[in-house]
Amino acid sequence: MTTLQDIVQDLESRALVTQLAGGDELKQHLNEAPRVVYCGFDPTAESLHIGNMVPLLALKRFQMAGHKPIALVGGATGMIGDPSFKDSERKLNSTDVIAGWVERIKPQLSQFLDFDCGDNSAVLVNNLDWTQDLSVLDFLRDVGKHFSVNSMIQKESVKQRIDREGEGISFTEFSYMILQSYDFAELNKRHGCTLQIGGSDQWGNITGGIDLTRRMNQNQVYGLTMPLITKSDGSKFGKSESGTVWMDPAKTSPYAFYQFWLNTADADVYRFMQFFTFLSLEQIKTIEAADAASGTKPEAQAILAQEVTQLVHGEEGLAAAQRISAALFSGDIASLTESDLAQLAQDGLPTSELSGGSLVEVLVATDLAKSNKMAREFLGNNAVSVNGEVVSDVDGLLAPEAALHGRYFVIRRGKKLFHLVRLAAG
RNA sequence: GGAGGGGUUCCCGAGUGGCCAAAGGGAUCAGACUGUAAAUCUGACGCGCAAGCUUCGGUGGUUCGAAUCCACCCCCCUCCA
Repeated sequence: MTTLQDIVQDLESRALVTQLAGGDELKQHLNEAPRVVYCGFDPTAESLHIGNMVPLLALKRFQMAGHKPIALVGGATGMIGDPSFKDSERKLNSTDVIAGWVERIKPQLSQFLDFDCGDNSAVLVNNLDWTQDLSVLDFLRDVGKHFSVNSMIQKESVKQRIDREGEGISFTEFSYMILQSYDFAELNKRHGCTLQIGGSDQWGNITGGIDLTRRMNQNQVYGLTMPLITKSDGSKFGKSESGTVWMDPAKTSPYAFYQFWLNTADADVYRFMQFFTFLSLEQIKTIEAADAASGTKPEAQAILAQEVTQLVHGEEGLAAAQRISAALFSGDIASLTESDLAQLAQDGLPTSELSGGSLVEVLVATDLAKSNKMAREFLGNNAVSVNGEVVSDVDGLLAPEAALHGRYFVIRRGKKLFHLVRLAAG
């Protein structure tokens, strides 16, 4: 048996614990034997995003500490919609759509965990398996009876939906916490699961599960929540200029993913290393000290971007991201070889095949500008460059004879947005 | 079912017949400064080169003229039953 490490203390030292249900008893519980821990992920989109990474990596941390992780995909709960701290009712997706998302999320949940390492091998479950055949009457009699509406409406997570004027909550969403509570009780019964972890917004749902498990199974189980990731400037974490940062490389390319982390603010970067990497605290402190001493641009962002990109997209994804970044930002675009340029397209730099035209048309066609008007404005602001040369002529053309190697243009708008144009043959 | 309140451009939120493409704030984008940071400053922010065109839940109507008035419809909220 693996030696158990004090996982809670480890998480606390990384500032990854918001609340503990069970406190010292939970620590002891985890330190005296390998335990089974679960975390749920609802299919609310076709891919997980980086906000899901903290609990997902936490499952891995538990596994590395010797415990058995269960990743739960919410095929059932995803059909209901978690109201916790949401300010409005969400519209339901069709069961087909959700089933499709479940299948796409499963491999993402699996990628960090080890499913073949003996006693603490990970398990992947779907809560639809134990809820789809549950009849309404059985559910209401066997599960619902253990919940007091009085206490449910007291939960902070739904309070604003109940108190606040202007928004209500449907019975469907209100029932969500019962379903999730039932998952915990069910996993306790099936797998001996004794700990649920989740984001801090899950506290109400987790404690609901603890209560239900005690009542239904007469077992004491525990909960642990992790902080919601915040940014020092108060803006929402997890969005880049192009929107949500997804884990699916088809939705957010490894290059865009890498760039997202590279752009982390100084005020956040060391903290994010604690949250999103497996670097030890000592390593992180060393990096921070070196950056503070250097007096120049910090190294931390590059290290963070490298670690997280490798974790999510592997060596190849990281290499591609770094190749593109180096080509575009370290200067001399005009000196790129033809195979360099072909590689950029291969590596996932947005690419279009066009047959030339006015700069305004090209900017719109490549989505670098969303209207002709914007395109003109960008040109007028000196915000556009082609193959490294700033162009400001509103009436300018993309001249085929200026193409690199006869067919490539690297067009840049603003500081960090690039697009590769390949001239159509003929 | 009854009474009341509300649906405005990405979000919040002014606007109650012309001066409204629609105040203000936020978000976003660009430029300067930098480190592909932060902070700050400047500018843009429905579409169109322009004339002009299309927007204020939906459909009709009144009017020279409507986001603003009328009718019906849809949706949301609160309270009562």
